[in-house]
Amino acid sequence: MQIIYIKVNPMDLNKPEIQNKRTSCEVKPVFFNSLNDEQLNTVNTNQFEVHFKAGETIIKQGSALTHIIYITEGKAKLLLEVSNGQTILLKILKQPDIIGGPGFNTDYRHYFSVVALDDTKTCFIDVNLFKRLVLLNQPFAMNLIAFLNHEIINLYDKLKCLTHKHMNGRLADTLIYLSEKIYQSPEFTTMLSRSDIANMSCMTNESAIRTLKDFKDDGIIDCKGDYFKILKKNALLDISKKG
Amino acid sequence: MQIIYIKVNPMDLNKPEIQNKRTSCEVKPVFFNSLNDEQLNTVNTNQFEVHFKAGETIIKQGSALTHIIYITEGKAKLLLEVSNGQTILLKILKQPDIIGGPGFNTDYRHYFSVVALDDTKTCFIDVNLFKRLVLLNQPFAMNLIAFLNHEIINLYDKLKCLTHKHMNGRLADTLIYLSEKIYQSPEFTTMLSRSDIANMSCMTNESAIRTLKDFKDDGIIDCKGDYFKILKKNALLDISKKG
DNA sequence: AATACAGTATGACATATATCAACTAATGAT
DNA sequence: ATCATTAGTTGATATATGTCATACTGTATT
Repeated sequence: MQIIYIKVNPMDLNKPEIQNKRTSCEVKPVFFNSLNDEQLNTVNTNQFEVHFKAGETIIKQGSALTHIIYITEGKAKLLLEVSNGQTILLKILKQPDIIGGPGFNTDYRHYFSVVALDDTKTCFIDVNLFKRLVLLNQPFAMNLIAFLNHEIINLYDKLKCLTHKHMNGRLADTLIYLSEKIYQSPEFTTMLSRSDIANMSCMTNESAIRTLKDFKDDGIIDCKGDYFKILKKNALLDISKKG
Repeated sequence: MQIIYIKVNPMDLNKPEIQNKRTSCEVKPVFFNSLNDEQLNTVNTNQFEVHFKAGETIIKQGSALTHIIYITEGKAKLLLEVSNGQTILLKILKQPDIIGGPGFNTDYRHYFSVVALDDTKTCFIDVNLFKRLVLLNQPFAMNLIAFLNHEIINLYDKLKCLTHKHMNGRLADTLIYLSEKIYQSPEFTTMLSRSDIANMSCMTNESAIRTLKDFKDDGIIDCKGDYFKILKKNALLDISKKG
């Protein structure tokens, strides 16, 4: 399969004329913009596309990190599997997220699992090629360093939220995250189950359902099945702040 | 002050002949081994040493990240300050730890505070110089990437521990960490207060004291004031596993 | 020596959250 | 269409942990 890469400004990503031009398996511009044409070409000729159905495992925690995976379509959930069988849903991945993981340049193992929520199209890039690019291209390495630091900042926030907020605050954060970062709308239909939402907010299934009901009763949100609508965002932000 | 840098294999760091030769403000070998002599020289002529007394703030969360700080003597605690006034004690820093922080190459702000526990000697390296070295020297950049990935792995572990373990398990983890990683002995005297230990284990003061007493009553540890001794390490490991 | 004070310890109590059990709604299979 | 199975819901109860009040150290200060 021949992949055509188009250099685009990240700001232009959502413009329809760009959207229409993009092939399904183009590599992430923000990350790969720093590559020269030759390097880009190497990436594009060596990558391969893999499709996953909803529910299929894209990455299994503990397995070998052999490829950097780039999501071109669909959504997936990133899971930390805790030894007692429980899981933490750390974030939702979608185009143009890149999945590397902290195994890169350390022990080359995966430290999380990734499971497709939708039918998801991905693009596999050999990790050795990726490493060569990091060594060859300094701006590319700098992008990676900035990316990793953002990851760390997010983990700090997650730590603060999950350890020092009560259920209301944690669930409020989850709803705000889904609305702002993932669905970019106050209203959305999600393929996340109640227990996914519970795992994101570090609480039990039952607690998540109960708290959602409380929010609904207070007129803060509306939800039924997989449909969610945030009615009073300020109230949610307030709950998030108070903890 | 003229700094003399000695290239050493990280494995040799604890050998007495190396220890004796080292100046107080030598940069971290593991990190800086990848620099050539000219680059090392630039670092050594541009750095400056700062001493902190116990209790003094080395880094304040929210302030500008202008220097990478390298600890040459003493110990410090790294704190995440939560909005409600509480803090999470994330880890203890000691020679030869390097403190950068996720602000590097992002928004150049500090995302944590660092407070000296002992009288602590540090060495400040201009962050722009550090950035230039990352751009100039690929192996150095690779070291940094590996370092950041290790940070992420540790944060994953911390997240799992703090969200899915009960107090016993969390405190057991803290004691094991202090004994293995910081004091490298089953017996140690610490300058950490009970509330520091509580903040490390994400619980209240009173809960930490109570749980320590439980461990003491069960003959798992001995402790009095700032003295701690792990009597049954296997029992602690067991408690940590069970959560 | 007497006082003040911060850190430590302990008990009683409140409450957030998990657990368990039962039930309903939705979905897919025969 | 009926059954089986899973996801969602609700209520009762148990429990872990925080909160508050109080007392006890040990150390520093006058």
